[in-house]
Amino acid sequence: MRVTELANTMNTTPDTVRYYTRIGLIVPTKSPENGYKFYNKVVQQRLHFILNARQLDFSVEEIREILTEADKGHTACPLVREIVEYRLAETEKQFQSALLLRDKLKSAISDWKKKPDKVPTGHMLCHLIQGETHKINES
Amino acid sequence: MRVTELANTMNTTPDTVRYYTRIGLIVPTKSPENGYKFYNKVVQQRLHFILNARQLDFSVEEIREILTEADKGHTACPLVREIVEYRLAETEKQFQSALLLRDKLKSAISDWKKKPDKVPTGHMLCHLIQGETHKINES
DNA sequence: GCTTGACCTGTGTCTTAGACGCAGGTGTAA
DNA sequence: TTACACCTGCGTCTAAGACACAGGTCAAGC
Repeated sequence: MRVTELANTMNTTPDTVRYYTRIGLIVPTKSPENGYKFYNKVVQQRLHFILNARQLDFSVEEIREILTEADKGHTACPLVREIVEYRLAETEKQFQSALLLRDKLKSAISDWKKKPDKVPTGHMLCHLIQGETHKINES
Repeated sequence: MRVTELANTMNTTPDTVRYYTRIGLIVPTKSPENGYKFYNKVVQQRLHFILNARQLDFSVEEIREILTEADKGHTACPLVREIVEYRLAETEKQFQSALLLRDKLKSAISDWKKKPDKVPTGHMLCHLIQGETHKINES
């Protein structure tokens, strides 16, 4: 399989496959006649694993660690468990900050609905933000 | 004011000030004797605006548009309203995907608690992910 | 055989919003 | 004068690919 065919099969993009190849996560064989990269079945399964892990928001570097461990013949499961717990904590953080941001934006919108537009002056570039977020920070 | 003093005053980092300077969002004067950058009161207010907008997760590029508009003497308020609505929609998306990810991770954790570790074989790098996310995708 | 055009390839560069490193300048105390 | 802390501008690095580009490949048509 060449890069595009593999990408289509795995439901991803050629650029992604090329990227993983470039950083050495997957290693294709190289056709000597035209220099094209060829991917076999084993590589395909490896890519499957990578894509699944990415779906769980594992970083590429984390995935590399897992694969390195597995390549040495060790079980990577404890490492995977550890990473997944960490990822959950990270997600929780993102979650909270998204919530906070949403509230900020919503209150900004509802406050601004009542206010007129103003031409910016030297000391007030946009009174919408200059004023409101100030209030938000104080509260 | 020099870069570090400005940064401290505005409760941000020198690197951030330097960055905004580098991309031309704020323009200091330059001391001819030692080449140090100096920031005046007007620039400080401009930076204040930028930092507030960043707190609302406006991108630097969006902020640049707003400032450009304001610099031309126009009111930037309609633009700001538009951006803030867009940002709210984006935040909602992040929010939802964080939720989804959290569920995936949680179900992964609870499922894996019951499973033993396994040594990776040729066709199964880590059965935890190879199996479970497969199930998740199908459901 | 030749050409056209569609598609494919590898490689290099670009993205965000700063963080970090570094060589050298500045300022103050001894 | 020297020591040392701090400060400066500038260059490079980050994550995870996306995009651009010059050139290669392949089938259809002449």
